[in-house]
Amino acid sequence: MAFSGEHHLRMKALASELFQFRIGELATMTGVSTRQLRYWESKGIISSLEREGEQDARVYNYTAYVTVAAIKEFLDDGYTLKGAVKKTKEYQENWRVLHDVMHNAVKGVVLLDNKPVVDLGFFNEDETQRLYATIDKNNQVKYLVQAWPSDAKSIE
DNA sequence: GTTCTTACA
DNA sequence: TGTAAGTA
Repeated sequence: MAFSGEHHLRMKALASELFQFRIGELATMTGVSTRQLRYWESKGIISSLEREGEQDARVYNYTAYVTVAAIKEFLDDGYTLKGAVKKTKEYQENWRVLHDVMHNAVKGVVLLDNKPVVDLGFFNEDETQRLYATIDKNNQVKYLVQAWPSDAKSIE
């Protein structure tokens, strides 16, 4: 695999462990009051990390921040809370699909004619042709189909 | 000082 | 949703 799991794991750690905020911080960051944050949580719109034992203060992760920030944006645009939540869910679902497709479609980067191109996997059902993509000076995406196996050299 | 829950304007 | 009270 061209992209080892390392990058993904780092991002995951970044989001879940390093970026943790208390309710006051999240409120300041997003412009949403602590009252609202507690209310939204009571409604199941957002969630904080599990509070263990004596831990009475809520702790939010990066995911919660993203969700709150998105809802806040829609609220500012005039949506009701219900509408803002709906829009946010649609937005996040769209991004999830885009992310999943790209994550699975992009196999890596290889050298073709000594130039780096994106390996997009097999082009046909027979798996005799490989699809590659590159981009030219005008940001125009160019596709190339090559016989497989090719002499493309992985530059992982 | 901050956060929590509950209650009321 | 803001604010106040009384805690932890």
